[in-house]
Amino acid sequence: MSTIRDVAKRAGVSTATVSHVINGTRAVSGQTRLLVVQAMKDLNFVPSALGRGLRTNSLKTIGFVAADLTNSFFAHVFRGVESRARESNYTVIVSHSDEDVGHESEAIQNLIAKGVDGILLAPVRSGPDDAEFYTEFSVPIVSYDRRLSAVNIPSVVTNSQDAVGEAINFFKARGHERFALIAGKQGLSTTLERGQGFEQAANPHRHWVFYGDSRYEGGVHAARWLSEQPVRPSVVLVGNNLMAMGLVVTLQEHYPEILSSTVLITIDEEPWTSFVRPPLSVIVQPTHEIGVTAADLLLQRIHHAEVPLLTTLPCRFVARSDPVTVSHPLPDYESGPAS
Amino acid sequence: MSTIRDVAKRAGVSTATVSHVINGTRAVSGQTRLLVVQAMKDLNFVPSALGRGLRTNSLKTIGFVAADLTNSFFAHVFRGVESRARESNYTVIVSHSDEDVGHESEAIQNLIAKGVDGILLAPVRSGPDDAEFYTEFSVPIVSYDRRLSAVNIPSVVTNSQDAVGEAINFFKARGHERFALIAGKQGLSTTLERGQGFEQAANPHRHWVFYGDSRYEGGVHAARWLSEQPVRPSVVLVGNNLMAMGLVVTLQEHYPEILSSTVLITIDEEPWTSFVRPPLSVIVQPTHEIGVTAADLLLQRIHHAEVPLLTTLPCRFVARSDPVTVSHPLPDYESGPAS
DNA sequence: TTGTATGCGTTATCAT
DNA sequence: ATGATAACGCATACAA
Repeated sequence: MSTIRDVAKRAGVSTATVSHVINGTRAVSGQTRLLVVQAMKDLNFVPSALGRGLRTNSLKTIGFVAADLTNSFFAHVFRGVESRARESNYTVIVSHSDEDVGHESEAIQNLIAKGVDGILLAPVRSGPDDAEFYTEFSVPIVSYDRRLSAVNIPSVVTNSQDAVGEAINFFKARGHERFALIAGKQGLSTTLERGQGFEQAANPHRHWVFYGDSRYEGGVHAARWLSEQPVRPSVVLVGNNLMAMGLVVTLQEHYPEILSSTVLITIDEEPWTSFVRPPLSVIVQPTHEIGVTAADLLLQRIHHAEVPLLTTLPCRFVARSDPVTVSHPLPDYESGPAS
Repeated sequence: MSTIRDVAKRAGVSTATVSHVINGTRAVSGQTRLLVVQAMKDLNFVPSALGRGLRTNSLKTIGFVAADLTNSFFAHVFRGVESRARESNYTVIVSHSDEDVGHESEAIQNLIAKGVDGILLAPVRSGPDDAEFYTEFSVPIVSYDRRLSAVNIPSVVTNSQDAVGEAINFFKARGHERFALIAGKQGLSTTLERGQGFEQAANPHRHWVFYGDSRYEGGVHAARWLSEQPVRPSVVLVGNNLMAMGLVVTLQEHYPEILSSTVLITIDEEPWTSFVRPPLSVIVQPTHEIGVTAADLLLQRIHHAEVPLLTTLPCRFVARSDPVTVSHPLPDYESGPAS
């Protein structure tokens, strides 16, 4: 690897001139510019981001901490992040929190030590009191998926609360009267908001809430819980796709009659939701756009621009099947949005 | 952010001593060590990876280039990579190639400019002549998923060739006599090897090969192609999970009778493969282990250790259903390995 | 056991 | 329009 000094020597100019040619940061005569460019070509010169980073205190790198990239929600968000970052010549370091506060702290520390210019995270702590934890770091932070009510931490979320209400109302209008929510990990803002959206829409009808943990096992437990109810809900909304999978697998194996007689709704589209019989209805979040938007806000904050504290992106509700009301004929709504 | 100099001043020692305390790189009296540690605590000091990186020419960062992290194969490999990397205090920058040679080159260049210590990639060019392309870079490279026959580029692959043979033989033993392969993108070593494994096992029976593109659309086309055959295979092996999805969706929608009368085998486990009816048989690759192993090899190479040029990890074949031979009773093989 | 001083590759200030 | 040089934060060779 050749350095800026090698280039300068070969072009017969000073390192300052080479630097200015590279960055277009002051006037350089066409003559010398040509010399420099040629020398860079000859030496196959690539400026070292390290040297630059040390000097400018910016590595043009951002940190992305996901709960688990294996979860397609995070994978899609990440693609959005990466594409937006690349547009501005930023690269992305990825870490996992696995929904663990310890892991999350560690990840943030490591990222900062690596000199990232900013951090995107789905905060594991998103309770009303936890926000300040995230305000003490020396780099800008933007929260995605979960809302954080801290003065200087912008959040990018979806209106899943409304979408949950919309989904419940959709089936209410079709005559359903018993609803259940399999809620996610307590403490997450999404869990709270989706719970509120559910309560509001399900009232005054009979309804249940089962608290899962946002993991596959939560769905397994929910299935057993469901099977034990003397009177069962006819519509079950599951708070995330991992729990939905646990639920469906368990129902399929042990309680197929529940599976076939219950309307299941989940959040976030995945291939299997339409492959299982009956297919699940889905609240589709704009995952890629979440990533793009969050990255965009972070880059703006890095460049000291003002950004909105809360950005809310719209969901889309896709109704797929309704085994209960199927007895009286219905308009086809296999694959379209509900409203 | 405080620097090593701030710490030195506060502890009343030299920066050298502080540095040595941090890295344990020479003897320090318990007395002064305590002073330094306390000062670091007080100042909330975190050593800058930038400064260190510039000095040691190592940022403790590796690059991971995936075709598409949204594909769960790559997501799982990445988890393996990240966990191994973190063990050694390395962080990972992620880029996408999207199976495009231009994107891949760009990604490699960017990573090197960012000062990564090494790169993990699933090479888009893995033909016999392309290997040397990857040998010209200034940092160690390790290839995963696809084999590269270059002297200094180790590869981590699976024995999917054998696994393909095993799968075909499994159904051959059950009386099947017509086999098809939906092959992946041409030029990839995996496509080549799986093709060979298929040919070998399918002979001397009647067999077909359809060349897809490793993408969803390839599966859609394969479905049409399948429907147009006057005589159809009773066993179809699909070369990757994206094509399998395209195939299944299209069959389900337009040719359900083909879906229900054909044994489908795919590579890489995904939730939907067991949710679709009939469920797919699967060649399961040890994705996480691929990541761990590749990262391990790369770290070794970074530290100038000798590593094997080719590491082959074993697949597991999971047979799930066989609608054709179901007429005569069979031992249950729902979820176990085949051999 | 500890300190001094140099250099990694770059940008930016101050001269010229 | 261009050059000389200090500084960024750290590790390390050399001195003491």
